[in-house]
Amino acid sequence: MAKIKDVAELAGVSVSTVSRVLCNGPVSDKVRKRVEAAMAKLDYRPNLAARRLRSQHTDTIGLIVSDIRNPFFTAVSRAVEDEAYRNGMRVILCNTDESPEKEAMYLKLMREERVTGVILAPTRHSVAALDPESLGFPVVMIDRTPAQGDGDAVVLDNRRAAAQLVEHLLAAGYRDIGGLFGNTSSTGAERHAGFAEALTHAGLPSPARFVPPSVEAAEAAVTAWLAEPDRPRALLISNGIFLLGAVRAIKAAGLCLPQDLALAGFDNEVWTSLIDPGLTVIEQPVDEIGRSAMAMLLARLEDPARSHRHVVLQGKLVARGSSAPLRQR
Amino acid sequence: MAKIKDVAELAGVSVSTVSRVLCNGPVSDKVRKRVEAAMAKLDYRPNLAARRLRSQHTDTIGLIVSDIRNPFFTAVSRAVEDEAYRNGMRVILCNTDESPEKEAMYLKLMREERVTGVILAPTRHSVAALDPESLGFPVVMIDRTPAQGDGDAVVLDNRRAAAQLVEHLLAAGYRDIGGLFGNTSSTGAERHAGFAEALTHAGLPSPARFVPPSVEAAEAAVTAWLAEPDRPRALLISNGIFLLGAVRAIKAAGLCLPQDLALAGFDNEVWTSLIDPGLTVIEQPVDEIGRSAMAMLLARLEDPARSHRHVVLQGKLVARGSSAPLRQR
DNA sequence: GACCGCATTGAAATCGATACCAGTTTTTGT
DNA sequence: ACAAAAACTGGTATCGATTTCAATGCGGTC
Repeated sequence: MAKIKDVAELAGVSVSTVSRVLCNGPVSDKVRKRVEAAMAKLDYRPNLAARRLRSQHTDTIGLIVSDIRNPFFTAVSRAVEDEAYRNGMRVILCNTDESPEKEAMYLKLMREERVTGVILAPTRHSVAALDPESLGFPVVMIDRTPAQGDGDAVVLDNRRAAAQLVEHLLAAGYRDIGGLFGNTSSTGAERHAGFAEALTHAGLPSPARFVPPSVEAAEAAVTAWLAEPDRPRALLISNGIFLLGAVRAIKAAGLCLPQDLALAGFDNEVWTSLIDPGLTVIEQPVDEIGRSAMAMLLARLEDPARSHRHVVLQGKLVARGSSAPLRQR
Repeated sequence: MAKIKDVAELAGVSVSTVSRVLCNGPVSDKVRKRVEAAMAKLDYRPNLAARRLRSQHTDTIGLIVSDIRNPFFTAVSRAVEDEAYRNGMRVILCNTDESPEKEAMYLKLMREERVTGVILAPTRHSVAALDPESLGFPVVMIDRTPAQGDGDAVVLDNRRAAAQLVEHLLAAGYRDIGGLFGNTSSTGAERHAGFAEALTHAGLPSPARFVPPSVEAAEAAVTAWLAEPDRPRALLISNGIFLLGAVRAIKAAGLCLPQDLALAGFDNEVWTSLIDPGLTVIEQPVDEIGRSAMAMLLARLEDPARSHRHVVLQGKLVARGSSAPLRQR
């Protein structure tokens, strides 16, 4: 593949001049045209590795999530990538599967890549232990965040959202409300907090169960729970993955929504509106989360000294049939 | 950030020796330990840009798809990434949105990155015009492929799969079968071919419509079609995105599956089993597609001279209630 | 006509690693 | 114990670009 020296020779100029053409430096029109002709003729493309080495900026950001197949992260990723490419940056995507080891490995990789910055959905482990300062690049956390509130982050108002769901269920007349939460992320803990708070405030118990982040785990937990004699009358499900497992369990148990059981959860995935009678969910502003995270990262790069901030976005309650008001009998 | 020279000085050896430690070259245990201690002390991480420039291999592959939010591509991407990282390679992900311009831009970018190879779901435009030889890196196509069969590719047996769905519908007693296909990919064309062939073979007409690749377009097309007096009695839908639009249109029209309309489509997305009465679909072996594509790329890199090949995978018919046998009346 | 300033251009250093070659030490064989 | 082979180590060129600094040419001014 042609390199800058070949272009320079063909155009009869020095490599410096070709470089200037590349970077819109000061070059006379006549020379610029000659150089551009030579570049076209050789089908020249600059070598990004060389450019990055010399210029010391990689224009690359890392995006570390638990699993791109989780539609929430899929949507966020797409928004991040669009925003990144729009700003002339590239994205390296990594899936941790909630494993702290994988996460640590990918963070190391990020250092080797000399990334400009990282957008990270931290595992529960790292959210506590991670020192963003020591990493050598700025980090914006998404979805999950350390409680004490340092560092940059874009998150949902998880407590409020969970409380909103509880209030919605209470208003619909339900009293025995159970909650299913993830045991690996701070998100699950926060949603549980909002859930428990709202029920306690109403003078009700707040039975909760915690499971690892997989459809199967959620399905098994809900199946077991529904088989118990004093099973809840309504369930709050902490994310879209669990929701899928919950619906499977409910179908398998032959229960009807909402007559036998009310259901409300997180993540407005496409199918939640399609299954009868429609699932009540909190919709997260996924595009906005991705865009904000990227914007935040760019702002931090612009001004490394600016104070850390948390952007807390509100979810939107989408009420559907699965939480229809309890009929009096 | 520390560089190799710093490590060398701290360890009291030459940079060459440090480099050898890095690359598992021949180094005495004593020196290796000293160097490793120095690396640990300095928290040294090699600069990948420098390494790539010098070694002339980037260990990076490009993955170019239309939209990562399409669950088919999500799943394939994840498989590709896992396989790539397992082989010490990195992945650059790009979304073309079926735009030939974006695709061309990303292919240019791939050249600048000096990628080792590319896995590409080509737009209809490039599937015809693309000359993989001229790109400077090997390409494995997925999902879509040029008809004439040159180049490496991993695809579904689309004709057969579509024919299978048609045969399934015929066996269930349906006769007026319509098909909805994408107008931007070769996949749509092939599935249409299989669809038309199977119906023609049965002596039946094969009414088909073609739409751009979006949920909205599919929804609008199906809504319009269902409003016509001689609307089909069964629909074959060419992919998971369209299937979503179709289900929305059917629900909006107040039609019941399968009494009012039978439905069969592609892509066994999670929700297809959840909505009543379950959607009949062709399941694509998404993990296998991703893994095979990566394996194929690695094999091609190993032996650039080996003959091109197409891996054609069979889909699996998953029969559900949406295509239940037509009751006699 | 000498001098200054501006706009261009080129030469050479540099980014941080690896590759190659040569030199030195250690091991092995007899 | 000596020669030959093997193992290890260091110096330097190099990858392909950008960056810095110096040189050149040209026009205008006094």
